[in-house]
Order: sequence, then structure tokens, then C-alpha cells
Amino acid sequence: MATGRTHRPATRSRGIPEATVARLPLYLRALTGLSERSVPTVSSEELAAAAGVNSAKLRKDFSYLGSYGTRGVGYDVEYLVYQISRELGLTQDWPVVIVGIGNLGAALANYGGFASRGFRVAALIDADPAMAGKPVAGMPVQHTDDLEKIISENGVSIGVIATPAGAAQQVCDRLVAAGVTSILNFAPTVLSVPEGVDVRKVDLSIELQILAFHEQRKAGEEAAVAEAAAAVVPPVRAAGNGRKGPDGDMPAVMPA
Amino acid sequence: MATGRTHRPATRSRGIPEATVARLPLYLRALTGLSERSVPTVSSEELAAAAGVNSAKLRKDFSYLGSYGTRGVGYDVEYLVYQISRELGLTQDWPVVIVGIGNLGAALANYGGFASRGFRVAALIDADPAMAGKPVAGMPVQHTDDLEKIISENGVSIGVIATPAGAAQQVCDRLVAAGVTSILNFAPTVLSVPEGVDVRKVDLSIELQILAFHEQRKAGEEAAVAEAAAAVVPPVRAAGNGRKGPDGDMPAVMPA
DNA sequence: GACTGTGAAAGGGTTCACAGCT
DNA sequence: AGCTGTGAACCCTTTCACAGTC
Repeated sequence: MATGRTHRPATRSRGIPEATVARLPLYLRALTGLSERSVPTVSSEELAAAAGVNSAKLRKDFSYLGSYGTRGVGYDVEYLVYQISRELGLTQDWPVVIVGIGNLGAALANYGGFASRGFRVAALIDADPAMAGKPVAGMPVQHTDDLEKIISENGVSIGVIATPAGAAQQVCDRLVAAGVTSILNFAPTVLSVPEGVDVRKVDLSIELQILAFHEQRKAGEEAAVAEAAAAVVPPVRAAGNGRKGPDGDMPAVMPA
Repeated sequence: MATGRTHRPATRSRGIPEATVARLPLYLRALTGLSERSVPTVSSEELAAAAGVNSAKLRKDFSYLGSYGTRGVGYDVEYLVYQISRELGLTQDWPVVIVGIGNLGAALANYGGFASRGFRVAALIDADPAMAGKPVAGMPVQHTDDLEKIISENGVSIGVIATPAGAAQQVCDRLVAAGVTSILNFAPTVLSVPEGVDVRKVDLSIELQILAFHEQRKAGEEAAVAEAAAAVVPPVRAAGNGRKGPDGDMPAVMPA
């Protein structure tokens, strides 16, 4: 799960595997749904189905947290909600700043799932002076000049970067200098951060490209080949010979 | 990497590991940057740094594609760009529809990274009749009623769901029925799809929760404990006793 | 001398299958 | 009888380290 680098080398915090941590929010969401429907207990099979995983994995995951189930019965929904929330650190509230209030930043600011479960948008920050003071999601946008002040006054330790790629590293550096130690990055760049700072990346075009890969496979090889038509300047191998690529060499077409 | 389910069981298409596929877009982006700066060749060490991975991993990844480097020299940038693009299926163009043109959908429609590398937004679709005809990102929004027609007329095989959670499964079903076989889901729900359809999920609040977990660890255990103050009704264990959770039992506070 | 390509080793993660509790 | 909790087996991924090539 791509992290700029970071994610403390072999830390796996008190023994909960990273893969399990990444699934806890999934379980939590499924459990919250059950809780709202006042379902008192749930089996690993049912909960796994609701979370979209298989039950063996779920049971193994829960076993890292402790023995929170009852054999022959299942799991107590409310109890599990609490335990997972606590494990994830959602029993405290996390002030978050969003930097870069373009389309995406605004979408994030308005995103309900943010505000719910333990996160509170403490400030919206943008570099454009024309944005300053404008209300987005019922909050006035503040100018980047005040970034450091905002971070420290609100005790913010989590920052969301939704700026253009070019500004991301600079924003990141300022966030880190001001005390932020976790960053969620939507800009399509690799951020470099000092040891001890966590970066997670969300990248739309990467996800699409992975889908395209699988989509291409489904269609068989024909589709790709059928596309070799109009001729553009092909990038020819520098000192090329002795190539051993599986699918044949450069055709006469180059993608945009 | 959560996929609703799917991802053909043991397919790993022609032997490229899934983990490698997920990194190819990263390499591609780094290479594109080098290409724009007219850098002719790059070593595994340099490229790895630019992509935010280590060089051994990168070399291993490339070895699955073929022997595209030159010992003692490095990789030809243009050549690699082409090979990776081809491998990912980006030498053909993929028409994409975005369903749900709220804040997020609009952000996606405006996102440049979409339009570049092989993807073309073929249509924006929303269920709100008031949105119909309105231009977003220079395109008129179309009504959900025409979804099937739009999919088939444009030969769309990739759909992006940016609707509220409640509508996502229904939209998904219609997309699939109309012929879409890859879905990028931004709605916070588990989608169920038939065999052969790929789903990838992007979930903002899950990413934040994972960050919160690590953030909590950094702060040590004290911070979490210090939060136990005002008393609300605590969810007491149903038939609870003999608990063996590592951190102690239910305190007197319950998160929202 | 420099750097790739890759076997082999090590490390995680997932799945199996069943012992153990209610 | 039902369902959890978990060792053991399996599989995938990462890392190491070096032989092979330019």
C-alpha cells in the first residue's frame, strides 16, 4: 500500500499486522451498519460477507485484537464497534487540515465520512488569496500564510494534501515542520518526508491504470494489436539488440 | 488493495504479479517526468528513488516484463515508457463514464490525470434531473435514464462510481448489465459484482483511519487513556466474562 | 567499473482445517 | 450443534547478494 516511504521499518505496532489494520475500518463500517439496525450479535460468516472478505481472514484479524467473540454465538456488535474504534484510535478526536481547496479539496471538505468517525476538519487552507474567506462546506477558507499558526493552535497532527502536484512537496514540508506527522496525499507525486512521518497516497489515475491492465487481459491480446494503425514517430531503442521482451518489439505507434 | 471480491482467483495474468502491476503506474509517472526533461537513460537506483521504491524491487518488477535494460548503463527512458504503457494497456484509449456528479464527481471530471494517459471521459451521468444539461468540465451532464445507451454507444468498459453509498450498488448493477467490466468505486460500500468484473475501491475515510492508527501509536498509549472523562452509557458486554483483550476492558466512554 | 537480471532466502499474508468452548 | 480461535501449510512479496553483461 504505497507510502512515500516511511511506515516504520519493522514496527507492526504491538503485533497487529499492517494488512489487518487496513481492514479494521472495513469491519467497523459493516458493524456500524448492523448497530444502526440494532442487530445484537453477528457471526464471522455474516460480518465477513458484509465487509467483503472471507470469514477465516476476519477471524484471524480479530484474533490479533484479542478474544472478543463467543464460541457458538458470534460477536457482540456494540462491543466490537468499541474495541475496533479504540484500536484504531477513533475514541479520540483528530483535528485535520485540508490544504488545497480546488474541486477535490472542496469534495473532501464536504465528505460526510470525514466528520463522522473521529475526524474533525479544523481548517481549509488554500494558496489563492481570492479564495480566502470564502465559505466551503460552511467554513471560511484560510490562506496558506497562516498554515503554521493553524496547525499549532489546533493541535493538528493529520494533514490532507489536495493541491496540484507541483505544490505538494512544499506544502508537505511546511506541514511537517509545523508538527504534522501523518499525511494523506491526493497529489500525484512522491512525497519525501523525514523518519517518523507517515504518508498515505490516494491516486486516481493509478487505480484506473490498474483496472486498464486487467481490462486489457480480459479482452485477450487481439484488442491491443488491432490498435496498431496510424504511424507516428516510434521511440527506437538506443543501442537496441538482443531484446527479450515477451510480446514483441516496438510497433509503429506511440501513445500520447 | 481491497477489491469488492473478484480479481480472478489464481490468474495473475501471464505471470506479472499483482504487486508489480500496482507499481507500474508509479514507474510510468516517474519515467514520464524524466522523458519531459529529455533524460535519455536512467539507472534502477535513480528511477527507484523517483518512484519512491527501492531499486531491488524495481529491477525485479522489470524482470517480469522482460530484459529492457542494459547492464552497466541503465534503462532507455523512452523505450521503457512505451513498454510499460503497452503492458498496462494504455496504448489504446479507454472511454470512461463517471456516475454521480456531486463534489467528488466534478473533481474527477476536472482531474487532468484522467484525460492524459489513455483515459477519456466519455460521459458524466447523474440522477438529479436538475443537473441534466449543466456543463461540468466542459461537458453536459446526462441523466441516469440514458446510462445503458451511453455505455453501449461509447463502448465503455470502465465505470467510475461517485454516488452516495445508498445508490452505489444499484448503479453498479446497471453498469455491469450494460457491459461495464471494471469499476472504480468511490462510494463507501462493498459492491457485489458477478465473476469477471473487477472492482477497485478508493475510500477516503479508510485511509484516514489507518493514519489515525499509526498516529495513536506514535503518541504512545497515554493519549488514548487521557481521553476517558465524561460518562455516557457504555455498551456492556452481552454475556461478558473471561475477556482476554490486551488493553483492558470497556471504559466509561463511548465514541460517537 | 558500473549496473542489470535473477536465483535463493526471508518475511508476511492468506487459507485450511480442526481443537476447544458455549 | 454451532461458531470462534489458532497452529500449520501454502502462497505471494520483498530483500539479499552475486553472476552476467556491457
